[in-house]
Amino acid sequence: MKTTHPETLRPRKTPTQARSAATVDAIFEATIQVLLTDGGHRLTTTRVAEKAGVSVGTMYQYFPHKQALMYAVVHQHLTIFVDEFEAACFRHWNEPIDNITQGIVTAFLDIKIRHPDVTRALYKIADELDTDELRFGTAKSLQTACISLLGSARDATFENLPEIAFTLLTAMNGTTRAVFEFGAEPEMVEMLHIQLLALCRGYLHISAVQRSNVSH
Amino acid sequence: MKTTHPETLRPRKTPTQARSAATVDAIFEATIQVLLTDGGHRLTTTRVAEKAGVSVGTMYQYFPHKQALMYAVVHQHLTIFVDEFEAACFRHWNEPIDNITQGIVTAFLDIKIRHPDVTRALYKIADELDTDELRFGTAKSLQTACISLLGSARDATFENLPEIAFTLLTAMNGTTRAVFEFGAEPEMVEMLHIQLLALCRGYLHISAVQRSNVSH
DNA sequence: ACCTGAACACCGTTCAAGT
DNA sequence: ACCTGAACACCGTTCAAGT
Repeated sequence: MKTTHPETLRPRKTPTQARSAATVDAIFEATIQVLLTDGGHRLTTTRVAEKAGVSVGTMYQYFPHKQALMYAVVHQHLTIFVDEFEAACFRHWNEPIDNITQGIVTAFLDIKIRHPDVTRALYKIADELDTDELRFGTAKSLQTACISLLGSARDATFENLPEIAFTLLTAMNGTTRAVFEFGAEPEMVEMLHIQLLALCRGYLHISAVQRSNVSH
Repeated sequence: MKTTHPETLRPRKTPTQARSAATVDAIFEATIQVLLTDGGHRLTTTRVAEKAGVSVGTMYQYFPHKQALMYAVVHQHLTIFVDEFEAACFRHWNEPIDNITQGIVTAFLDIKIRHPDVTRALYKIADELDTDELRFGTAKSLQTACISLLGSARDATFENLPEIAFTLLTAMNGTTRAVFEFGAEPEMVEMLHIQLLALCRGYLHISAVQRSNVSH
């Protein structure tokens, strides 16, 4: 039950030439398309290559195997997610804890909701992809951002920030994922938003070592 | 992106004869074995049949396709999970809300921890299995049990019990799943237990419409 | 009646042959 | 140098032939 070594999962050639970059982009786009229209287990290399307008052989020049292809697609979207989440964190730096909580929850949901179908498609292949590195790396980045932000709260102090950040993020992920699997209807998303706010507020409130009214 | 109709996922013949029952059991056992030793995507029908000591043809008499096989295995374990969870719920009926919270969290974790490797194996194939029926059915059962139990709390009342139960369960699932994907080391499980208690307590505390000291 | 396993269609991956 | 697609190994599924 070993997981594939990360190095073998990256594209074979860095697309320095414009032509190559275009090809890779086409393959990316084709992958998402096939994923969305044909569904998870109908994602075949032949189908992707055909939709991208290249031969299988060419595709294998850029991605040494199917896992590498899926890895690249997932990686791309997770990177976007992390970047936007970190940006949102900076925006609430040093604010009161309640604002921070609101910021974290809203950012998390907003990013997922922006492209609902891509989000759902990615949830599917993210599990078929058995590289822990990507999962763990993303988790670590989000956790770090979260720790710093919570640590900057001007009216609360926490012990065990790593544990708290981990719990907060994985709890949000679990609920959000469930909502997406249930179809992510607008009303359901709204209720998720409300409940997540309560969940995180209650948790951080009970976990705060000290709360002061420095400012209002 | 349609999901397979549930009816086609059930075993073809109900094993009325002892022989058949034994065969089905052997296939079940073989599936789990292959899953644990060979890993997720090396779970092939040939391999399972071989390990179970039957021909592929015979296996296809009991399970019309691979999905049906995986469905059956996942179904079996989810049923056990639901049963044990419901039993644990009954055990805390009518208690104070803090005890109930403790009961829910501990039950949830205990059941998952009892067979850690099976739990992890099931997380893997549970996603490859694209039948919403099983997922939703399980979620519904757990939610119902949770709603009743929370409603029975002798010292707290809640509005939106369905939403609260949903959030509680999916949050627990998200965090627990993450811990299992990280290897579920004992210390990590312990920290999960502590944090989950805080998470659920804080959430229920903030969501309670009314709290009274009826008893102590 | 029930079991078997060769046979078929399809998928991931390769590599000799083309340009 | 780079692309192509027939060819290979393997997997899910079937069904004619055995008992």
